[in-house]
Amino acid sequence: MSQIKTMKELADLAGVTTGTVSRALSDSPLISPKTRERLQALAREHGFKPNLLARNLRTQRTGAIGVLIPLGHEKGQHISDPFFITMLGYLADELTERGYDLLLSRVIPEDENWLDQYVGSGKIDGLIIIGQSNQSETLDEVAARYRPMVVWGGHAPGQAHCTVGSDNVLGGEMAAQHLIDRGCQRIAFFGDPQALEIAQRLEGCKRALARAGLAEKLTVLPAHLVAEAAHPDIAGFLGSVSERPQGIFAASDVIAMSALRALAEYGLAVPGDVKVVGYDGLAIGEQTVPRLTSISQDLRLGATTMVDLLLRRIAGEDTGSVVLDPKLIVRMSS
Amino acid sequence: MSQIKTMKELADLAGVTTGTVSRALSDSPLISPKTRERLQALAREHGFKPNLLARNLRTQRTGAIGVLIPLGHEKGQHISDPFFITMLGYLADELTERGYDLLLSRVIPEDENWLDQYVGSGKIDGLIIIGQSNQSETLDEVAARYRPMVVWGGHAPGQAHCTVGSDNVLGGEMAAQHLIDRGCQRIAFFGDPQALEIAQRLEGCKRALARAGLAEKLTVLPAHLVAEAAHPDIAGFLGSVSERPQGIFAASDVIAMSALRALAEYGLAVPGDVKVVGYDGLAIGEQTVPRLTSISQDLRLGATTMVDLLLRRIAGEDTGSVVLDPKLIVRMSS
DNA sequence: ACAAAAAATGCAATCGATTGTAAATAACAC
DNA sequence: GTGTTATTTACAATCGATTGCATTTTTTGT
Repeated sequence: MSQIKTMKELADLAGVTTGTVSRALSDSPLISPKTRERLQALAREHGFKPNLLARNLRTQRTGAIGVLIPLGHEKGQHISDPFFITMLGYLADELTERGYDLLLSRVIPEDENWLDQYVGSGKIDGLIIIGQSNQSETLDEVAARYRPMVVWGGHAPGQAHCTVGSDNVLGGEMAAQHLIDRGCQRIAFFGDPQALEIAQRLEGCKRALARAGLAEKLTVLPAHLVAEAAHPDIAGFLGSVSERPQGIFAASDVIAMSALRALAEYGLAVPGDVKVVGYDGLAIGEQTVPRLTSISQDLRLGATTMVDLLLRRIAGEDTGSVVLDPKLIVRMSS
Repeated sequence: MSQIKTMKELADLAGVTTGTVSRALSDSPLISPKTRERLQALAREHGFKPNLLARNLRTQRTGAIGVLIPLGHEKGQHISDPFFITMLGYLADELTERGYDLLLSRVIPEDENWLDQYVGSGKIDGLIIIGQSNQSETLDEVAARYRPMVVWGGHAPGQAHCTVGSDNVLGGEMAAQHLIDRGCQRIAFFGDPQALEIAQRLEGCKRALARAGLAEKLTVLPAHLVAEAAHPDIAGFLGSVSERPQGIFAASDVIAMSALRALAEYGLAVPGDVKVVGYDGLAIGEQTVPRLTSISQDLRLGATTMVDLLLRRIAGEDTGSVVLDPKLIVRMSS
C-alpha cells in the first residue's frame, strides 16, 4: 500500500481532479453519493490525511488558539505553577471540545512587543492570556488593534483589554471578614500587590478590616508567588514579628501552602494558633494538612467563559469583560 | 499607519517584488545591504509579520511539536494532574528554548486511530506522548510508520516505540528497600498495575520484599491515579484492614498525598505509625505535611532527553530508548 | 427521441510565502 | 568606450488544499 500524501496523488489514482476529491471528502452536496463513497473509501484505504497547513492557508482559519503565560514580575515563576496548570487543563478541555487546538507558550515579556510575535502570525485564530502580570499597558495597547484576545485577570475601569476574572476586591473582603468572624484581630496579608489582582485582593481585605475598626492591625508581606520562594519569605516573617498574627490571608493557595508548612515548622497549630485562608480554590487545597480554607474562583467556569468570549470575538462580535463571583470555601484551616 | 498584511503589499509599497522582500527579511546574502535595510525598516514601521502558515507550507516545516496526553485507563484523569503539568512545563521550557511551539491536546483514545489525527497532518513536525496509559499496542503500531515520535513511559523488551523514562523496576525496588531499612515489615502498594510503569514499580517492590523474605507481607491496592478518586480508595482500605501496614509505597506522589491526608484523618502519625514513600519526586512533595519521601525521576532531564531524541528523529536519525536512573529522596515521611 | 433542467465534474484562480533561474544593473579592467 | 564579471533584482513555479464558474453528463418531461 503506497503512501498517498497529497490530494493530487489520490485524484490521479481515482482518475478525477483534486477539486472532486476535496468535495468528496468534505461531504459536499455537489458530489454524487457514488463517487463520494468511492473516494472516501480510497482515502481511508491509503490512509490519506489532507494537509492541514494548506487547508488553513486557503480557508484563513487555523483551528488553534494560542495560550500565553506572561511571567513578568516574577522571574522564577514556572508553567508548573498549580494555578496555571489547573487553568491550562480546563482550557485544554474546553478548547478540545470545541474543536480547537491549543498552542502553548511561556513568555518572558522582556522586549516591548512580546505579543506581536503571535498576533497576526497566521498561526492562531485567537489568543488567551493567563494573568496580566505587570503588563497591563502592553495588553491595552495590543487590544486596540487585535480583537480576538481575552485575558484572565483583574478588571479595572478604563481598561481596554477584555478580561475574565473573579471580583478580587469582594473576594479579599470575604476572606478578611471570615477571619474576623473567626475571632482574629491581628491579620497578615501575604502577597505582592505589584500584580493587579493581588492589589485588588488587598484592597478588599483593607476594606473589611476598616469596617471592623481593625485597619491598623494589618501587616502586609509581599511574599513571592512561587512556592519555593515564598517559604523563606514567610519563615523569615514568622521568626521576626513581635506579635504573631492570628489570621493569615494568603493571596494565593500556593502561598497559603507555604504558610502552612512554615507554621508547622514553627510548631504553630492551624487553625488553633493561627488561621489561614488562601485564594483560588485549587484542588490541591483538598490535600493539604489541614485542608485549606480558600476563596474559590470557579476556574472551570472561567475557562469556559474565556473560550466563549474569544469565539464570539473571533466571529467579529465585540464583547465586554466578565467578572465572576468568588466563593468562600471553609475547610479545616480556619 | 496602514496595516500591511502581506508581502505583496509591502513589496508594492517599496516598488520591488515579493521575492526581494522575502530575501531582505531573511538576511539573504543575495540582497544589497542598502535595500535590505530599507525593507526591514519599512517592515518594522508597518508592523509587518509574515504569515507563518504560508511559510510553513512552502518550507514543509511547522516549528511545532505536538504533545499528547492519552487518558486511557483512567477516565476522570485530567490534564491538571501535577505530574502531567510538571512534565508539560519542562517540555514547554525546553521546546521554547529550541524555537519550537507546543501544540497541546488531551485525547481520550476511544477509536482505534486517535493518533492518526495528528500524524501526517502537516501541523506538527513531531509528536511527544506523555504516558502510555494502556495504549502500548497502538503506539507500537504507529511507531512502525511514523518516526518522529517519542513516548514518556516504561520500556519493555520488544517494544517498537521509542521511550524515555526511569527504571521503574529499580525505582520500585529502592522504595521498598528503603521502607524495609526503616524497619517496616507489612508493606502496602498503592497503584493500579494496569499501566505499564506502575506494573514495573510493583515488580521491583516485590523483588525487594522477596529478597528480605517478606514476600507474603505485601498488600496491593489498585488505587486510582487521580487524587480525588484515590482518597476514598485509601480511606476505605485503611478502615477495613485488620493489620495496618507499617509502610506504604504509593506508585505516584499524587497517590501518596491522598494517603497522607487519609492517614491524618485516621489519626495515624507519619512517619511514627506509618511510613510513606511516593514516586515522581514532584515539587509538590516539598509542601506536604510532613514533607514527602519519594523516588525522584529527573523530569527536567527527561524532558530534555525527549526533545533531544525527537529532534534527532526529525532529522532522520534512528534512536533507541533511554532509561534514566531513579533517585531516592528522603524527606520527612519515612 | 429530443429539448430543457438538474446534477456532477473539471478547470483554474487563490491563499502568502520561498527559491531556482533568468534578466538587468553595477563594477571593473584594459 | 567596450567587453566581462559580479551583484542585485525580477520572474515564475511551487507547497497542498479550497471554491466559483464553466462544462459535461445525467435525469426528466413530453
